[in-house]
Amino acid sequence: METDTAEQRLESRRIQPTAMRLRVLNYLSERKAAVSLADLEQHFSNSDRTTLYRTLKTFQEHGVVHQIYDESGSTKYGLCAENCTCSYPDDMHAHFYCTSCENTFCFQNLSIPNINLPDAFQPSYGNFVITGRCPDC
Amino acid sequence: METDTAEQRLESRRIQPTAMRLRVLNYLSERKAAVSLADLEQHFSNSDRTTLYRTLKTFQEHGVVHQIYDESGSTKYGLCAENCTCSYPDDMHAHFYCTSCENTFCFQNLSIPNINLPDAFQPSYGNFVITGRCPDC
DNA sequence: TAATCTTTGCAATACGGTTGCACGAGGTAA
DNA sequence: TTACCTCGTGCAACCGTATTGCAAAGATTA
Repeated sequence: METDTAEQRLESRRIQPTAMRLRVLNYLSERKAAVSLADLEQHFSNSDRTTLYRTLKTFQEHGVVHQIYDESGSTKYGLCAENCTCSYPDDMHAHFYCTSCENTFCFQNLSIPNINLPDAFQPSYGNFVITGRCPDC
Repeated sequence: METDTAEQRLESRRIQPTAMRLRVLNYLSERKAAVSLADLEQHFSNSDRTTLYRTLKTFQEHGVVHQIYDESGSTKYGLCAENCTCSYPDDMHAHFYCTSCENTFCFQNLSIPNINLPDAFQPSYGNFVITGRCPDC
């Protein structure tokens, strides 16, 4: 069952699976695109903005979602792969931001190439967003 | 002369080389790291926030600077190469954001690899920021 | 049940980004 | 020179996202 999977997922990341968190997590997995706080606000209109904000923050701190910085001005959150560590250069993939529909998509299978950084730069995270127009627009 | 070069640069991009713009452009070329609006505000403390904002915007619209979206929450602006077109996959390079000193560096010579996007995605711009710790921190 | 910890909701605030409007400098035509 | 006109700059106000403090509600444990 979907709910059950979501519950396990949160527990494996040491997050109390409250009703709110499960609903947010399920919403994240249903959506094809990454979500912003505003998206959540709109979808869960009877819940409070702060709660949703902190839910995302908790998810991010525990590696359930990763943050994406695109041109939209608001941070997007994408669901991580099952056993993602959210670290560069492993577990990092490319994203696409469509300027028309303003959706940001995760390409989980397009991993970020390992750039040859100058010496002494110690990478930990990567944000790769290609901007343009998606097939639907 | 430096000023002269800056002047030519603006003119070649069809921007009136006002005193303010020249000063901002020179500041951009002096700095090793990309700048935010707040940086400019601090450096040109007797100039108005709006003027600096519009200066950056003008520069960006005319291909003098490119925008970088990192974890800092504020957009950074990096000086473009001489005849940059600011388009993906050409003329796009990697950046490094240091979480300690909060500087964002351009790696002009580390161009973004051409990712094999799924069909029908039409790319136009790319934002690639690796986060971590820089040599000085 | 009482004590405690966590989650949620409400209110207020900080801050980056953005716009409208007015002033002023510089250039152009009568 | 005067009368425009354009464009850059400055001031003030505003919007939206992100964030924090505090109190109420809910869950957990002794």
